[in-house]
Amino acid sequence: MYRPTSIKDIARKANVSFSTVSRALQNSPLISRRTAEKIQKIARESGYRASAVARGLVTQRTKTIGVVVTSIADPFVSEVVDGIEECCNDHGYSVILANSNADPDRERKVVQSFYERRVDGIVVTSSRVGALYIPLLSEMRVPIVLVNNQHPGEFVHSVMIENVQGSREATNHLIQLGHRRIAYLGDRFGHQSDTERFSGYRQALDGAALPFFPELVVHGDGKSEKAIAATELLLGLPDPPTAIFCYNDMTALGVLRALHARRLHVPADISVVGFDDLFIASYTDPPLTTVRQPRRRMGLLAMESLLQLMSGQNPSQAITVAAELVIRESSGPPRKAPK
Amino acid sequence: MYRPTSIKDIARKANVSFSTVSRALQNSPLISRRTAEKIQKIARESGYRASAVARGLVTQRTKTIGVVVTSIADPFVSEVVDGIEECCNDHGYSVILANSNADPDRERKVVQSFYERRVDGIVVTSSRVGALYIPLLSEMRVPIVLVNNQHPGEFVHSVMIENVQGSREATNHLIQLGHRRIAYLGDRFGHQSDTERFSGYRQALDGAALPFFPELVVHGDGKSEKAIAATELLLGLPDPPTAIFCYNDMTALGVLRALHARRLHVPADISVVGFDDLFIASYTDPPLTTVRQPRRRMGLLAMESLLQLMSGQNPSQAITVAAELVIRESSGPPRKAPK
DNA sequence: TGCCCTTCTGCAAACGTGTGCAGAAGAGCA
DNA sequence: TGCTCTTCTGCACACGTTTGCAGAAGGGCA
Repeated sequence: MYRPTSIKDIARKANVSFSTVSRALQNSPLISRRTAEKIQKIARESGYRASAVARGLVTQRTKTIGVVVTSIADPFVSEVVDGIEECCNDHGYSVILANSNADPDRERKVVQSFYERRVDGIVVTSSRVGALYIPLLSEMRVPIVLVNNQHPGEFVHSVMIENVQGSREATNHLIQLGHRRIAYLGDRFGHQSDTERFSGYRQALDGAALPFFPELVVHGDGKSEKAIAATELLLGLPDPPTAIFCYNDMTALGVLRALHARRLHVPADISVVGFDDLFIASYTDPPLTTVRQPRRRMGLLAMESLLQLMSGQNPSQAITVAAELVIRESSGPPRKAPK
Repeated sequence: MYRPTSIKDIARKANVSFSTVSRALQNSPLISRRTAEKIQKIARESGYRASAVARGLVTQRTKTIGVVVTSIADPFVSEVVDGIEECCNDHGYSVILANSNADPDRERKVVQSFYERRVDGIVVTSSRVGALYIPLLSEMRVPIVLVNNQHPGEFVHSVMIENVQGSREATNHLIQLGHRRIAYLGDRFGHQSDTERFSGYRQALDGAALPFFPELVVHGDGKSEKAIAATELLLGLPDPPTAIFCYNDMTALGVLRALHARRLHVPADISVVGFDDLFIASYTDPPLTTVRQPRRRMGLLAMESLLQLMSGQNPSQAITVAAELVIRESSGPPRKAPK
């Protein structure tokens, strides 16, 4: 059976012991220039590549980090991973990827498999488990960083978007345009992010001393399909809203569809604002006003945090990154100027 | 320093040798029921998880596969990876992910790092290197499967979309609607996929005995930005096309924008057809007629192919999967019926 | 020449697991 | 009891690296 060339093969060719080879390839000062160069030349010529698995066994560090994602096909997630991957690469780490399919059971299994692989650290995006990682963590002794943890409760180390601030700004934007009846189209699963975005919405209303109308709060499931039905609900009200602030862009997409089907014009008849700034948001008709999450950067930050943890430092517990309102063309003043 | 519990720790607790533990945990028939159960109980209680790295060292199989992607943030790529990951998971493999950023140099480096990690197999999506893998392959002796190889020339093992058939169908669809002047908005980098899609377009024209007008062939870069300029070019012609068949959906997105800016209606004034069926295609205005690539499935097929290769079998060299025309609302009959 | 010091090299153990082989323990039978 | 056979267990080596330590080689100095 075929075996890749090992340190021993090279030692034989160079007439030295294999430990000398090992040192020579690490440029150890213990080895004389002459022999080091000779060995390196032979190694190069025979296409030698050190086995990371053997090295990992003795050094007890695999230089791999595990990334748990709900689904890599999710555009939000994939950009976060892009940021993680870049940072990893710059520091000699490799990324092991695993889907959890948003299933807590699977999420645990995946983390177990990461443990078997002896990853040096773990990043989890949009976890539904959240704080339950704390015991796992102490059992495995592997640093874990969560990105946009969806489980209520603080986790030890995390990178979170400032949901409250972002949605407050978005709502304020609508208020400043003159809207008084602003709907909130949320997500009915009670994710952390929905709770926070709703609370930003409320804060903005309160800040402007505007009344809160419970009938203007409806729920979808974060996908565009359900958002259509929710929009119908809002439009069927005796006094429908003049603007809809959506939990996320996918929801907003459904809203735009529903409005389009009813021949309503955006923003002339009704304004729509999303959250996330997915790639698609600049291609809708009209282009969507939304709140941007710097996804790549969040991945990067998570990884930097992890690097610190792995080197024994203790970085700030919870990193929050500011959300940025991106004003496009789906938001404008309401048709009738407010009295 | 902390160490995870090992087979030896368990052996000590169970008063047996560590090799007995090893066998017991593998359910070897060599071990008596009684001792096996005792050992398994202890292992469970102490949260033991076998080290994949130690196992990999002795078995010479790491149960990992490397996936090279141009960018994981690319919606095409991420769905292929999703398929790969699922298949991997079902067979006890883990995915190591690496970005190449479409840079051949980086692509090679990434593959080197996979070799160091001793992955059992490699999948490469949209490679710009293609056939150059052949020498690398024989050097590393690791099975490699390419998905939608962009480098001209056949690679040993690959999964490819049927570009020619797909674009022929798309063009035929336009012809059947009555279009006679159909533009092709290609990609100027000379990728395999562009060449093939163009050739499907030509085949359809020839098949219908329609004349080919060289001025109706223009080029973008596969992104929507450049497609806008290219569309202007087409619209500026003395006798502009009544339909535009685009290299991909991103290009079509640019076209739709350009037409929208000119207040032209789709499909009343001009029809547009894309390729890929990205998620976004069903959300454009109007929803885009396009050619679907079954991305997840392609990832799955690539992985199945790889599994066969890794088990020593020799699966079919080049797998091609049929593209499927998805008719939405961006294509319709031309304004003036043909004479 | 004898001694020490510097510079380099090799030996050997370790990392955690799998596995061929020898041999212990126990059962069955004469 | 003594023998063989079956069933189970432990010893020892292997996988490919890193690294502490011993010790060889060579030079400088008295």
